[in-house]
Amino acid sequence: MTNATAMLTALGDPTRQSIIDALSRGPLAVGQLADVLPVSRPAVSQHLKVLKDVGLVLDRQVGTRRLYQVDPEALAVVRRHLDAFWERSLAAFEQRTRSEEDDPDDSGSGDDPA
Amino acid sequence: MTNATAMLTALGDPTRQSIIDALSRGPLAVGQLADVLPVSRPAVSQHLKVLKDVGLVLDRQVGTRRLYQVDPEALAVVRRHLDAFWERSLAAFEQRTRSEEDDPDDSGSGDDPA
DNA sequence: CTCATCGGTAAGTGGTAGCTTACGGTTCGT
DNA sequence: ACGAACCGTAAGCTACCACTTACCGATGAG
Repeated sequence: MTNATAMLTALGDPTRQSIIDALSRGPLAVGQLADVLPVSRPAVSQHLKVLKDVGLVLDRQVGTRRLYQVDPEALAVVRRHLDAFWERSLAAFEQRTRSEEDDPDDSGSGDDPA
Repeated sequence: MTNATAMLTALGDPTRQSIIDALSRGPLAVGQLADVLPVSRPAVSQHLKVLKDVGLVLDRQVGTRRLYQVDPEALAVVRRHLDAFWERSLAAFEQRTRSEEDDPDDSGSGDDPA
C-alpha cells in the first residue's frame, strides 16, 4: 500500500514502536519478540498483522516459525512524508521570522484568506 | 522535551496529522483549524494541547486569539528517529539478502542463537 | 504416526482516547 | 463599562483499541 498516513497511524502505538525497533536490528520470530516485549504472544501477533497490513513489515515462513522484518522502503516512505512536513514548516517558520522583524502586520503574498 | 517516541505516538492520531499538515503551511488560530477540520473547536484545542505537550507545536498569543505553528526542530527530531530505524533496517535487510544468494544455509557471523 | 513447537484467530473484557456540550476567563472594540 | 470574539477546561459519554485466555491448524522431529 505504501500509504504514509496509515503507516504513521500504525506507528502511533508504543508496543508497535518497540516491535519496529527490535525488527530493525534483524529478522525475528513472533515468539522471540514476545520474549522481549512485555505482552503476550497473541498480542504481538496482532500488532504484526497491523504492521503488515500497512506494509511496514515483511514476513516469511521458515520451518515451523515465521520470521518478520522491517521493509526499509516502507520506512523510507514515512521518512519522506515527515520530510515534507518538515520542509514546509521550516519555510513557514523562517518566513514568519522575517516578516516579524520587518513588518508586524503580516499579510503575505497571495495567502489564502479564509 | 524533544522525546521522539512520544512525538511519534502523538502523531498517531489522524486528526492530529491533519493539524500538523495544516500548521506546517503556516500559523493558524484554533478557530481557523476548527473551520477546516471535521471536529469541534474544543476537540482541536485538546489535540493542540497534546501536540504542545510533546513539543511539536508552538503557540503565541496575538490579540484575542492564539496562533499555533509547527516547531521545525521538533519535527526534525522525529525525522532523525525514523532515519535511525531506516538505516538499521536497511543494513539488516541487505545483510540478509547477501547471505541468501551466497549461502542458503544462514548461520552468519555471531548471530544470536536462541 | 505421534508428539511437540510455533503461530494465527475467536471471543471477551477493561481502559481510555477522542468527541460533544456547557461554562468561565481573557482580550479587544466602542 | 459593556458586549463580542476567542479560547481553554470540566464533565460526560461512546467507541474502539490493546490485551488476555482458549482453541485450532500447520510444520518438523522422533
